[in-house]
Amino acid sequence: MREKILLIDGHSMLNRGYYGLPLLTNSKGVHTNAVLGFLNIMFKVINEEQPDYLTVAFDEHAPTFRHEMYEAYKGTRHAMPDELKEQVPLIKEVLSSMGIRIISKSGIEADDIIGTISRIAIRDQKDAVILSGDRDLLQLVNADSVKLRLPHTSKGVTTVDIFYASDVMEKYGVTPEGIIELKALMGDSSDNIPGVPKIGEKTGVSLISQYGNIENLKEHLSEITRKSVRETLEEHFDMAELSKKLATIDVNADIDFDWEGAKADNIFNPDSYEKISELELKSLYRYFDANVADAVNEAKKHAYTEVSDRSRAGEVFNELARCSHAGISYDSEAFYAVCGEDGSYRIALGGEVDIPYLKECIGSLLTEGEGIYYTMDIKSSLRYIPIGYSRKLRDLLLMDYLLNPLIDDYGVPGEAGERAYMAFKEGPSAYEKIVELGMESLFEDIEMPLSFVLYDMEQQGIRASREELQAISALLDKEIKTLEDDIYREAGEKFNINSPKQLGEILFGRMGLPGGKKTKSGYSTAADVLEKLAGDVPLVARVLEYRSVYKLKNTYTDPLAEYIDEGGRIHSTFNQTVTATGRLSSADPNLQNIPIRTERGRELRRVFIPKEGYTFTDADYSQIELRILAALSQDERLIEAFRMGQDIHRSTASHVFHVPYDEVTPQMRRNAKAVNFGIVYGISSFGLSENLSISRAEAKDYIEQYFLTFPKVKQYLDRLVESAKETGAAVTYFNRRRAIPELKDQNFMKRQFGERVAMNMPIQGTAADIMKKAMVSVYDMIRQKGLASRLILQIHDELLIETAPGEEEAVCEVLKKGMMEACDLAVPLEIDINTGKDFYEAH
DNA sequence: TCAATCACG
DNA sequence: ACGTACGTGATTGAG
Repeated sequence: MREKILLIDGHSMLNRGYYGLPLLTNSKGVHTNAVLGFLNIMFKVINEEQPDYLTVAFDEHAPTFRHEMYEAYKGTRHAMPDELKEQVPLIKEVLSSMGIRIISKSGIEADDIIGTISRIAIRDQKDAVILSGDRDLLQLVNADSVKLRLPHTSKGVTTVDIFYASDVMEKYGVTPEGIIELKALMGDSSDNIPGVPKIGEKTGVSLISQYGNIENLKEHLSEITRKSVRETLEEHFDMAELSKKLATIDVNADIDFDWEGAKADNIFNPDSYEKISELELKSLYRYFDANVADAVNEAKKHAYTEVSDRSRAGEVFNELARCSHAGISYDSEAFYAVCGEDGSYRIALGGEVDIPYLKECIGSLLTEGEGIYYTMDIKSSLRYIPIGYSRKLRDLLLMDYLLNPLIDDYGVPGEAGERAYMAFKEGPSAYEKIVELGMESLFEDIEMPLSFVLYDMEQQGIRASREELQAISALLDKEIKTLEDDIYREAGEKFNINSPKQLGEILFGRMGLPGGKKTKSGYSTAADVLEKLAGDVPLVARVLEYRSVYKLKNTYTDPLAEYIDEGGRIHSTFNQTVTATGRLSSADPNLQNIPIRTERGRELRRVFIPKEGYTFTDADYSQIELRILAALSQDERLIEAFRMGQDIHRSTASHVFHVPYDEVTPQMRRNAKAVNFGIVYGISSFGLSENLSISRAEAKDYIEQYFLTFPKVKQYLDRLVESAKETGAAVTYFNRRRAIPELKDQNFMKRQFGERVAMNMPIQGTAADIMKKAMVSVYDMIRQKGLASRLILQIHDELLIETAPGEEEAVCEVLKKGMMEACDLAVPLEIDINTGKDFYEAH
């Protein structure tokens, strides 16, 4: 069996991948489509050919001799799109990690490198397989030892065609060498070869098969019978000669090549697996066998020294205290792991070492240690080892989130050893990036201490009355049954009211109500559609009521009762690394979406009560997002309205509709309110018109009036979009950032979305930053004053405190100070404060 | 697992 | 000619 080399035309394959696949982006906003396309075909061909050697040739960016000749001729150069250019170094990294030889040399084109190596292969009696999307390379193939693999896609299926000399003859009617002559005459626009005008494939092939090459053709020009062809050739023969030079691949280029270096027998190795997983090219994992994946996961685990005796554990912490940085972590399997420069240890708990001792060790490490201690998801660890906040702690999860809030899964492993090692290994570089991006203060003064605040809030929980919940549930249950009966009777049949499909079929299909289609899978039965019919059709009104009651029972009353612990309290989880804008989220259960907008739903809030003798104090920011808009845009009119303490929607209506402030009608105020919302969401006339059920023209008019009234707001929003396009990210007042890859998408809709995000994120995100800062200071003040009251809930612009008897005044002061002074802006940050004996009364 | 729906800011 | 308001989480039916 002869040995075989696979020669890949790097840029050609990268190009093919780029234009063949949609512009994919991974979670970090990196474009990967070209890399993926390249690797997919490469793996496919490797699989089929089983080569012993592998080399990839790239063009250098510097213009080559042949390019210069052409550019001198035409003065053009087609630019590579940025999204493709970015992927050139990526594929090179991946190939290197696979141990694949990459050759590129300035002044020599990839074609020449491939041509030269193919001739070396012939000389050394080895087979050569060339992989390229460029037909120009057909000139290199021969009868049996050099072939070209040319990918082509039809009907979504990619096949990689095989060309030996006979295949070239069959398909193009000339020999491989004839390809050069053919291109000299007919040119090749994709390769920037001009050719002779008016000579196409037909004429070219017949001339070359008759005369063999253009030199011979030149000798016999006079013999050509067709007058037009003869005259064109006579006039433009210099073009043919130039084109031949351009089309001829140099097979004697001066390159460094040796067979040993071209060996690629370990492509699917741990390094390359890691590279592929960094790029998140999950579809390629299947090429790596389970052993490689295991080896990688194994490599991530550090060699740990097991420790179980108390004195040794103490020594470990002493050693750690002298490290410049270390990773520390605890898991529920009762292992504490530390990972420092001089060694890593797994401390088993339960024997001589117990939690109080460990807590003591960590406590002294944080007070006396000389280093920085990295954790991975500290909030989760606090429930086992409730240490206090220290500036020497840095949490990798929080840093990763700040560096890219769009990631769904930050890959927090479960075992202490993995977490400690990850924190140790990646913590310092993550922190460097945080500093580079100016997020040092956001991280250290807000997110880090906030983690401890959130942990405390989760521990506190909120008291809820199981009896009340059950009583409400029983009432709702009766109502649901009654409504069900009514609906079945009015519909004339039984069906699943909760199935939009069945419901739509009955309302819009069988009963023929106007509404039409809206969703992919059929009729839309969303509330705004049904509301338009509810006045005329009692059945529809019933359905809407059924839905709201059903939701109340099955999403709120019943599940909430299940969450009540032995102490009568519900403990939500406050996620700190979920949202794209920097807000918190609440889950298991979500306490940030307890009903309030309808009276019936709002009644549910009465089940949330403070502990005996305590009261609730609730404070919410008044119009914080519009205040931020006023301050950041520096719009004098908007700032003035807030400084004068005006009702902002009324004020907006007054300006936009040109009526005195006191003569604004409720309708006008409503419309202005919708406009204000629209501004914050990233205005579009369509969205506003949908929301207000008005024509797009009217909506457009409102928006224009708004921007005439508040010109600085318009300028500010334009600036936000412009800067996001430049930097690829939106940024808040506190430097929190969110990448917006959509801004570069080919899809118009996605780009529009990107622009709205560019306008909304800095506003919503700044509000989130301010609230987080307020929470940290409220929490600190409560502790500092030694109050027994506790922060227990955050609902984006609202804080709820369970206030101890006698501390009402103090809590009010703390809330006012903490929230209003969280940020010094051109407009005051006002809050509304209420107290009550339950959550209903307090808000 | 995804789409539709609806609760909140 | 396209088809949208920004950010979440929970439940449900259906594939």
